[in-house]
Amino acid sequence: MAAEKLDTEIRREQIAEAALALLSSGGIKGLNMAAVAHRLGLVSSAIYRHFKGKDEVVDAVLELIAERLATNVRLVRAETKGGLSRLESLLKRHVRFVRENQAIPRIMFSDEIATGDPRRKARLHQTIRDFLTSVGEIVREGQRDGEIRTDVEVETVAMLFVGIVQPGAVLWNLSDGQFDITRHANRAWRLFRTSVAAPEG
Amino acid sequence: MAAEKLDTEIRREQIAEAALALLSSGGIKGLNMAAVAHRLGLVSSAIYRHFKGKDEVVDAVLELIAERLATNVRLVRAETKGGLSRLESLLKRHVRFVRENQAIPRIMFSDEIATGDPRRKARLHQTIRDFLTSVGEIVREGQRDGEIRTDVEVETVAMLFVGIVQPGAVLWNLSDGQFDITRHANRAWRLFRTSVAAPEG
DNA sequence: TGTACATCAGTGAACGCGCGTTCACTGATGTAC
DNA sequence: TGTACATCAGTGAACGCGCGTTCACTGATGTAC
Repeated sequence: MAAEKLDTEIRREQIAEAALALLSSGGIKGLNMAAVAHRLGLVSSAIYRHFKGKDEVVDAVLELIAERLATNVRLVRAETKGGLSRLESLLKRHVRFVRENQAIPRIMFSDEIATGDPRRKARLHQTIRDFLTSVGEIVREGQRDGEIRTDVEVETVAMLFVGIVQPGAVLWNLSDGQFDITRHANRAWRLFRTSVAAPEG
Repeated sequence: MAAEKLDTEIRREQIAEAALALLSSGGIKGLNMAAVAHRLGLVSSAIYRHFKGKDEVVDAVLELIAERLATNVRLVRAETKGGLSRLESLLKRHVRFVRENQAIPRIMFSDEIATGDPRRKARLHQTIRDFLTSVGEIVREGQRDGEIRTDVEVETVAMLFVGIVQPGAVLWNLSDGQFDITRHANRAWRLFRTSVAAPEG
């Protein structure tokens, strides 16, 4: 009845993915070693062949999220030009990302993750700041090109941008998917756009 | 060594307050019956004289939050006139409220609270919708008075309004209070204001 | 090509801690007479 | 005003479940010779 033996690098990847999926569906409460293992057809003690303990698994999940946030930014930069277009494209990707991983906003506020190890909290903090910084850079470029008003603070714009998605994510989460977050994002984008776009001329 | 005996109505109130305070400081993990009891100089089993179990305590906390959100709206309506002034005033109160109770955003996303009992999830959903509706009413009145643009959806404006605070709350939380959420709120408000205010004339 | 051995991922039983909950008991408070 | 009794908030010991973690063992895979 033993599961297939796989290299520890592969398993580490699989375990992190499984943990993220569990966080998204069942919440932090649903993230236990038995559930993660079961998802991969393993037994809970098998996890310990690849991770020192639960803390390390959680760290791996955070790393996964950080990577994906960075990937979204990179893709948007590659496929689109112009500050406003890039922001719009990033918003779409971000909404999709949050839809696929309800875990993300949950983790941001969670304490199982934020409290406890201060290093982990600092790491998560850094991840979010990196994302905000990336958004800020896009905004700054938009200002240089004359697309975005220069009389607004880059950081504030970046945070308001993130704020488009967050309340929608809460409602979407609580309404079991009833709330149409994509529609909300589209409408909020129009409002956001008019507030940061440089006046014509 | 017995603690003072108090009426169950008083204790229920105290227990809910203590639980909310614990949620704010230690997170959901910090919310255990022993901690709640200890905060009041009681012993964990004493809680069961006033509540059926932990679930009921959590429900009481949610009720407490719902009341306070509603109180903020009521106070703002009483002390200020005009859509934009009311929104600004509500934003200030809301920021203070979130600062004093880091628990609020955390609870919104938490699963200890959102998953499990579907009635609880529905109750929390209703609370948030009520708050958004209240904000929406203020917006609508502002539109009637010509203060706020009429070509934007009331719901979208309300959610964007809530979105001013949320990302700030995350950063404030993760930075251990380093991030200046009040300053952020002020700056974001200026941006928000220009985007929803009706054009001069 | 075949055999012996080392490596290491996976197993299942068991342990122990945290924590929610129960229960018999205590003793203060308020009420009936 | 004083006594007997009912009520009920608070206590502490104990239980039991969930769950992270450990450990001796298994058996497949890859390597040395």
